Amino acid sequence: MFKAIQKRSVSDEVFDQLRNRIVYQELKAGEELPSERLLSEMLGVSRNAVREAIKRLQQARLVEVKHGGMTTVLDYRREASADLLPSLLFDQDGQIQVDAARSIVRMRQVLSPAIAADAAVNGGAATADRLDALVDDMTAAVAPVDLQRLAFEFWEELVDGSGNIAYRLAFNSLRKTYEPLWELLTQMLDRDLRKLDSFRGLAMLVREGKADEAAELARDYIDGSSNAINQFLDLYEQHTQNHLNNNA
Amino acid sequence: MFKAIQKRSVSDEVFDQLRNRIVYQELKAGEELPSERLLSEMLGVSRNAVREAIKRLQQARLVEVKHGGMTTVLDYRREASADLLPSLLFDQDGQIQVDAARSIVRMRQVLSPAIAADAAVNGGAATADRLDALVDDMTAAVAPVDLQRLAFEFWEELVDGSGNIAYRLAFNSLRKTYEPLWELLTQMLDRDLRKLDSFRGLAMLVREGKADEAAELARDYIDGSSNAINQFLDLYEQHTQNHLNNNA
DNA sequence: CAGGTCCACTGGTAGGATAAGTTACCTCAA
DNA sequence: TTGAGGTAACTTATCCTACCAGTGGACCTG
Repeated sequence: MFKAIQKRSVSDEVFDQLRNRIVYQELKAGEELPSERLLSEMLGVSRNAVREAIKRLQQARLVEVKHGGMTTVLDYRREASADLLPSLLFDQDGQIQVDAARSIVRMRQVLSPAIAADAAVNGGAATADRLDALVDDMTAAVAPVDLQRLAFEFWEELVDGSGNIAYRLAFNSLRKTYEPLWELLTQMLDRDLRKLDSFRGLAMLVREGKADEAAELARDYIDGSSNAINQFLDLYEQHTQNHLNNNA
Repeated sequence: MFKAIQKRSVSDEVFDQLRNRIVYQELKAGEELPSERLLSEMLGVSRNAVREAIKRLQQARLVEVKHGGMTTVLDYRREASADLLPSLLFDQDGQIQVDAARSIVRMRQVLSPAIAADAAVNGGAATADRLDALVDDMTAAVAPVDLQRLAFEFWEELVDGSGNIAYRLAFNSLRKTYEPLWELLTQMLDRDLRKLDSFRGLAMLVREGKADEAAELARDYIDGSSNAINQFLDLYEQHTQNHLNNNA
């Protein structure tokens, strides 16, 4: 198959470089960025491109810009939003940062039962209909990747049904974080995604407005899939640890 | 007291205008922005300023820019991050959007017990020491606003103690959302903030590593303060509803 | 040595020129 | 008639230069 080639603009390149230097702690909180003129000279790009990159860093709350003064690096742990998670999930060598991954799994684990419960309260029959339709599709799906996609759409529908905009926006950031790991997740969750009874049951409980039972069922399902991911992360951690030892 | 005067640059102004038009649905998802040249002419600013504003909109995932094509508005419910919550919390007249506020209160309610539990597991004595020091300060505090600030720092410390970067980043967005409502929250939570036993108890349970009990105590506390906020929101909703009826 | 002035930086804004990509439409041959 | 290809008129992307505006330190000066 063909993949759409991604063209990276100059200002994107500058943004990525600076963001990486910040999240990899090569530029620490409180330190000053080189001046725009110096940066543009060092990188061989126009000052314009540098300014646009810095505007994005500012929007991501990674730097603080002061007219007339130097631009300083902020503490991303204190200032940045969940949008930064995709950048924190991998280190410079492309290895998964296990701590960050566990954090994300945990947050998903905590939010999911509440999402299901709130969807049961606020979703109504319309949400339940869409959920049932998705479960029908899941029943017919054969390829694991299709199942994974449909399961994700199921959760998206639950989030919408909860009517909670804060869940919705947090979920968006989590989705962006999952994307680079999509194939890997499909393998990890292969067994859990086949628990169609759970999905069907959730749709039913949403239809009946049974919040507590929906939360309970969601918890069961999510705890299972969280365990699957965490077991993978344990193995991954051992493997990379051994790899480091072998190289040392 | 003096307040730092906030100077808004031209590109900030352009960004605010465009972001507001998007969140207020004057520019709907799928619609096209005017071209950069047209925008800069309409707003009476340089194309540079417009481009910098659009770069920030792009970083916030409110628009999609395509080289050679028109820039289109994205569906912020599907794409944006929790960074957008402060903009969603107020409508064009500066009135609180009660649905958004309830969403935020709910998310805080769901996350807080888990934060406390994880802090109990991962925080250790160092976290407990800092928590106890904060409770000491709270005991000595007299002004409600100081109590509020210290209580917030207490939760920040719990989040740090949980060691969960996803909690941390989500919490950052929530903090940015609270900020414009700080004085109002101080009034609403006046009674709850005086429950120093809860704070002291949480510090103790973190020290002893008792996750379940910490979650339970956190839930008790957060449910109480959530009720207080929701009661205010109910009254606020009635009031604004009456106000609308009177004007009609 | 406090207070003010100046200067050498910093980021902010403007406008123009050109490159590169998209889109709609028009032309022309099969 | 239809479809392939080219063209024209847009769009965003990039760069350049010039100048405005704010900051902070050096350096006078009373």
